[in-house]
Amino acid sequence: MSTHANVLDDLEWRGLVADSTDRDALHEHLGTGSVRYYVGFDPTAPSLHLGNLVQILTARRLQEAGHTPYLLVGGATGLIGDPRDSGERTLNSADTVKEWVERLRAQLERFLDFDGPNAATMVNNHDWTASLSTIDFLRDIGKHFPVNRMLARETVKRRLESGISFTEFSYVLLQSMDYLNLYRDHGITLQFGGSDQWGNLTGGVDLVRRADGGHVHAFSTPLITKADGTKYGKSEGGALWLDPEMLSPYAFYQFWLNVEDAKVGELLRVFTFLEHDEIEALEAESAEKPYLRLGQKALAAHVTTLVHGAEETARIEAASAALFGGGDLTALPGTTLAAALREAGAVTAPAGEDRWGIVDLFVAAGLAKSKGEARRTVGEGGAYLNNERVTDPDLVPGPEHALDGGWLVLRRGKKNLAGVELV
RNA sequence: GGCGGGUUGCCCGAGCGGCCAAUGGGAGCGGACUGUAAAUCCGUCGGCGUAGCCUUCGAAGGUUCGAAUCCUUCACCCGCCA
Repeated sequence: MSTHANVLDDLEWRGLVADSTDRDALHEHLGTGSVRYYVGFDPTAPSLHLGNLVQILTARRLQEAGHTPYLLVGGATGLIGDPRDSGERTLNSADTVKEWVERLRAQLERFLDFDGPNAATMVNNHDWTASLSTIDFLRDIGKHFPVNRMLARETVKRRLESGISFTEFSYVLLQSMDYLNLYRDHGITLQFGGSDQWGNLTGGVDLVRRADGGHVHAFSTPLITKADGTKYGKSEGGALWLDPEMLSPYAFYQFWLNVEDAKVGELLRVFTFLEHDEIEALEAESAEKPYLRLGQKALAAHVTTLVHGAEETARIEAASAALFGGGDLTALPGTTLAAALREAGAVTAPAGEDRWGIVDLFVAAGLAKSKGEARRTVGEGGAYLNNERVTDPDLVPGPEHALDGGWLVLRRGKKNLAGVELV
C-alpha cells in the first residue's frame, strides 16, 4: 500500500507520469500530508471512456495513499471545448451539457471514496464561471496570459493553419482559472490530467503563481495507445465507453482479453491495482507462454470488475468459456447456452412460417450493418451458424437448426458472436 | 471590405462535362497462418437487390440529352491586401 510520499514512486513505476512540474518538489510536497488534488472531466459525451479511466484510477491511487481528491466536472468548459487537432468542435447545447454533467458525476462516484478523513468532493466549474462578468474575466484572468505565449502552444500552433475560433483559443484561460479558484477556495495544490492537457495544466500552475504568488504542482498521464502508436477504440467499432448501455460489459471484457501481447504489461500497470510483484509475475509468465494469455485474462477480469462489478464479470467469464472454450456448442445445456448468449448479445426471431433468412438474422443480431454487408460476409466465408460456415446467403434456418432451448448461434469472423432465440 | 485558393465517401486524397458509386493510401471488415495476439499475404469495403434501380462528391438553384466536373447565390475554411 502506498503512503503519502511514495505514491509518486508507484505512479512512476506504473508509467503513469508522462510530464510533471519539478519532480522532486512534487515528491516532497506529497510527503507533507494529505495533499488536495483535482482532475477534471469535460462533458463532451454522455459517458466516460477508456482514456478517462486512466485519470479516474490515478485519482483513486492517490486517494488510497491518503491524499484528498476533488473531481471536477466541466459544466462550463464543456460548453466551450478544448482545441483538438481534428478541427473546430461543434458546440453542444446547454441542456445537453447539463445532462451529460449529471451522467458523468454518477459514473465517477463509483470509483472513489466519498466518506472518511480524505473523502472525495465533486465540483463543477460552472459554479464559479456562470456569474463571472466579462470585464472581471479580462482584467483578473486575461491579463496574466500573454497572447504570444498562447500562440506558441503546440495545440494552438497545429490549429493555426486549419483555423481556430477565439472560443477554443480561450479554453486554457478557463481551465487555468479553475485551478486558481480551487487553490484559493479549497487549498488544492496538485492537478493532473491526460498528456494532451499538459498545456492546460501548466497554464493553471502559471496563473496561480502570477495571480497569487502560489506554488502548485501538476503532472500528466500518458496517452494509452496500441503497440503501433494508434489510438484504442477506433478499431473496435467505437469508443470504449464505461456506460454498459453504450458498450456491453461483455464487449468491454472482450476488448481487454484481446489486447496485444506487447501491451499487456503496460496495461496491467496502468489499469489494475495488482501489486508490483504480481504484475511482474504475470509479465514473466506471459513472456514464457504467451498462448495461454494469462496477462490478458487477468487484465480483463480486473478492469471489468472495477467498472462493471464482480458479479457481472463472473457471468462474462462463464459466457466466454462456454462460447470460446473450444467445446461443441451442441453439447452445451440450454441454460448455459442461454446465459452465455445473453451476455454476448441476443435477439429473438420468429420460428414459424414467417421466419427470417440468414442475412436478415445477421442484421437483426447486429453482426452486420446492412443486408449487403451480411451477404458479403457470407460470400467471404465469414458467416457461421452454430459454428458451421454458411455458404448459401438464401439459407433460412428453422427449428431443425435450433440448439437446446431453441437457440441459434450466429458468428461473424472469429470472435463476433450473437444468439438468436426462435420464438 | 477587396482579390485569389479551397469544401469529395469513416480519414487523407485523386478526379475537373459522359467510360464515376467515383483512382490511390489508411482505418474497418472477412479469409489464410495462429493463441479470441502481433506481423505478413489475399479478398472486401454506399443502399436495395443481383436485370437493374436508388441515394452520395459543402447548401440551394441553373445550363445541358447528360455534371462531382460549367454558371449563379449562400455558408464555412485558408492565403494575400486593406
